[in-house]
Amino acid sequence: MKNDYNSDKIYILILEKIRELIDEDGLGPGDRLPSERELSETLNVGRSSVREALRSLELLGLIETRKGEGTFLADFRNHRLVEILSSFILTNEQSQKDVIETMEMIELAGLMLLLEKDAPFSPPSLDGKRSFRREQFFQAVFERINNRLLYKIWQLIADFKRTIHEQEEKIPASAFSALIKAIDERSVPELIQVYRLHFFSKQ
Amino acid sequence: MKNDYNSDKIYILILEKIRELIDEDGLGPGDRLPSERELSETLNVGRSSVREALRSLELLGLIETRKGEGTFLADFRNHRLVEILSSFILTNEQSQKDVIETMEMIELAGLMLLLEKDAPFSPPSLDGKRSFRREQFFQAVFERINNRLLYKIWQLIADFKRTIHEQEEKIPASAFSALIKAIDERSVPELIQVYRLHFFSKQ
DNA sequence: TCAGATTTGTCCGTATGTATA
DNA sequence: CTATACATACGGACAAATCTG
Repeated sequence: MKNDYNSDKIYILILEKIRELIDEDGLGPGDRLPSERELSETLNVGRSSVREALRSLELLGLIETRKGEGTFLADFRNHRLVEILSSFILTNEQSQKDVIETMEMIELAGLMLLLEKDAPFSPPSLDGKRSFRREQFFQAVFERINNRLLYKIWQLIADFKRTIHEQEEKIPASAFSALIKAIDERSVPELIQVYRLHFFSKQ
Repeated sequence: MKNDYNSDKIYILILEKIRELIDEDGLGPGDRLPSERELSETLNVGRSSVREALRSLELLGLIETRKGEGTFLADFRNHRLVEILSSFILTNEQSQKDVIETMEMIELAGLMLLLEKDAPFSPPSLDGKRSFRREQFFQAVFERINNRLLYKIWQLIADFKRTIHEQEEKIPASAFSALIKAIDERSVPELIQVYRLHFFSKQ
């Protein structure tokens, strides 16, 4: 029996082997993986199978392939997980109420995490503006709290919401001032109250 | 010039074509896609390229291939995405923190939404048990608040967390009692306090 | 500038295991 | 049991991009 065709699919095994390889050699973002032919020989599998495994990883954003150069590990933090999952989760039949409610809760979560940080939060300067773009503000919030996963989820939902409500949302500067005051005072109840008052949609 | 090698990669184009095909023909879970040779001929591309595209989709759990039968649209709940991605992404410690932190914030969001509902919340009965499975409880919470989007997000994140902490998490019944008391009293500050005390991971 | 080597991108032919009529 | 269709897998061939000396 030349091959055991009942075992798991070859390309899955190759994925695992590549995973081990990364561990053993301590490879990090930007490092080069062995070439397709090299992998095919050392793992004793066909080059096509190696390519199938690499393609899958590429689609997930875990590797980068450059013609004539080779295959390189990507920064795992840039994985396409959330984007891909959003194609499962965010469908056109999604109820608008769910989208808006979820976005608001994630923004509130971001604000609450912000309170746990010791360092002060420096929001985008208001300097005289009468109103402010909602997304610009929360962009700064999520960059500050250093949770890329939550950030990506928020971005995707905000993007999706934009396809529902075309017009960009303006929030008066006074609302931001109140929010920033609550943040400075590290007061969760006030934070929630201010957010509900000025940022919740009225349904 | 036989082919335009400067254009996007073939397998990406094939992915888009398959996407269109699904839309146009209104294919759903369980339906059969054209065979590899068929796709290769109608799209005028090599069979290997078709396979690379199909493999990527398979890894994402969007399709299922059965030897001797064909390729079928899958029900996305069967994706292996979580296992594969977590083995790559979650080796990073920061990513692990992000997952746990995000899950906790989404659970807290679910609880806060629960407070806004008028009707009382009937949790899974404790009847004498000394401890309770965390996920079972929040399952009930998310079903109650009637926000499918937030529910799906929570499910996926919970999947990921499970790959980090293999063992299922038991929470003492007293913690649940305190939480349910806060819910009954419609007290947001107490809710947050109880959740932080009993459900936050200690980092 | 240039030639040769390496690497990915793509296609094709062939063989094999499996399911179905 | 046979024939057909299909996915699985391998390996060869060539194109195109890149790097090296």
